[in-house]
Amino acid sequence: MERQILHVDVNNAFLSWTAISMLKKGSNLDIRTIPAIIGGDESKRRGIVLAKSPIAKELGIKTAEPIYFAKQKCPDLQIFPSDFTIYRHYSNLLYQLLLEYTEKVERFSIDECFLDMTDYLGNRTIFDVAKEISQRVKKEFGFTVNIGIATNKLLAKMASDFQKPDKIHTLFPQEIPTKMWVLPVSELFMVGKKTIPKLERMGIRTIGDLAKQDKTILIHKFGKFGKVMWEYANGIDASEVISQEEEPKGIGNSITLPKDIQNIEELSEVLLALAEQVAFRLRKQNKRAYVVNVQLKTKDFISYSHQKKLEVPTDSTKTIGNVAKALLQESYKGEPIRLIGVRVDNLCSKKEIQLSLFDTNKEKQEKLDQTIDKLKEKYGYNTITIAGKMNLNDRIRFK
DNA sequence: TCTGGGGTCCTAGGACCC
DNA sequence: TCTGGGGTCCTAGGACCC
Repeated sequence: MERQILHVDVNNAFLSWTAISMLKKGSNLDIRTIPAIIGGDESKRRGIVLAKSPIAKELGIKTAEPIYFAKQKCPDLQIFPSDFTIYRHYSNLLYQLLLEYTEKVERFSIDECFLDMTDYLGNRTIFDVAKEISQRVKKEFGFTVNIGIATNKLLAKMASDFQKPDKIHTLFPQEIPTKMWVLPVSELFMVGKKTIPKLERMGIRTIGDLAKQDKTILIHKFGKFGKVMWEYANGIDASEVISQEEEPKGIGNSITLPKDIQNIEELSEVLLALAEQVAFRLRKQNKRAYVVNVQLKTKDFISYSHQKKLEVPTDSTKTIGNVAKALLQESYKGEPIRLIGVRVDNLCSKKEIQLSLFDTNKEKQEKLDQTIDKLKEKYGYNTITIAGKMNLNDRIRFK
C-alpha cells in the first residue's frame, strides 16, 4: 500500500517569524515586504545570511552567504538579528497544530515537519488535509508554509521545495520525470557543493542524468553515498516518519571569536566556559558522555580537532573542562584561532551506568553541579559561572 | 571582498587482539 | 629468512543538512 506523506516547510521561517513578532509588538513595518534579511552580527564576525525576504531573494541574495556580499547586491538591505526564543515558539505552535491531523509527525528541523497521513485520512483526501493545514497556519499564526504531497519523505521534501511561497505541490511517482528529473542535480537532497563538480565531470547535470546513470558505477565511485544518491534521484526512499523525538547523539558548543586569539591561556578560558554549557546541557538531558572533543579553526579557516575517550562516562563540568583543556594543550599549534568549540559524543543515559562507588570526591563534585544547575534553572543560565568567566562575558555572548 | 552554530553519518588508517 | 587475515576500537577528517 502506498503511503501518504506530507512535508510542511515554513516559508522564510526566521524572517517570517521575526516579521509577525515585530507586528505583534506594534511595529507597522512588515519586513517580509521589503529587502530584508535575518543575519548574524558582522562586528562579531558572525555576519552571514540566515533568512531572506522574497525581494532580497530576487536580488540574488542567498542563505548562508556573507552579509558583506548581500549588501553589495542590495545597498539598502535591512538586517535584523535572530532570536531563537521566538523561533522555538512558532515552531511549537506549528507542531501542535500538525499533531491534530496525525500522531505521526516528525520534527525534521525547527521549520520543517513530515506527516505520515496514511492511516489518518478518514474520508478526506490528502489534498483536503494539505489545504486545511495551509489555510489554518496562515489564518491562526500569520505565516505561510509550503506543503509537499508524495508517497515517501524524499519526494515530499522535494515537492515542498518547488515554487514558493504559500504553495502545495505533489510529486507522485509518475510525475518524477516531468517534475524532478528536469531539475539540476544540485537541487537533489544530499547533493552538496563538493559532489556537484564530481557529477558534472561524469556528464551528470540533471537529476534525470543521475537517475539514469549506472548504479554500480556510482557505488564504485562514491560508496554508500552513491547508492543513496541514485535511489533519491529515482525517488526511492523507504525511511519512516519518526514521530518520537530522537535522543541526541552528541552535544556541542562552539563560538567564532570576535577577534582571533593566539594565547593558549585565553583560549583555555573560553574553552572552560564552553565546556560548562555543554556539561549543563548534558545533565539537563540526564546523560553522560564517553568522548570529549575540542575543535579549532584558524584565521585561515583550517579546522582541526582532537578527542579523547574516557574510561568512565561523565557529566561533570570539571571533568569535561579539564579534559578539554588537556586536549587543547596537546593539539594547539600556536596560530591565531578564529573558532573554538567543545563537544561531547558517545552519550549514554545516566541510568545505565554502573557508578564507581566510594568516590567521595566525585560525589561532592556531583552535588556541586546539581546545586549550580538548580540555580541556573531558577535564575537564568548566567547566574553562576566558573571562576574566570566573569570578565569573559563582556567579550562573548552565550546562549 | 568574507565566510554561524547546531547537528548526523561515513570513511580511512592505525593499534591491538586472536 | 619472510612474515596471514579478520575483527574491533579509536581517532581525525570530511560531506551533508537546516
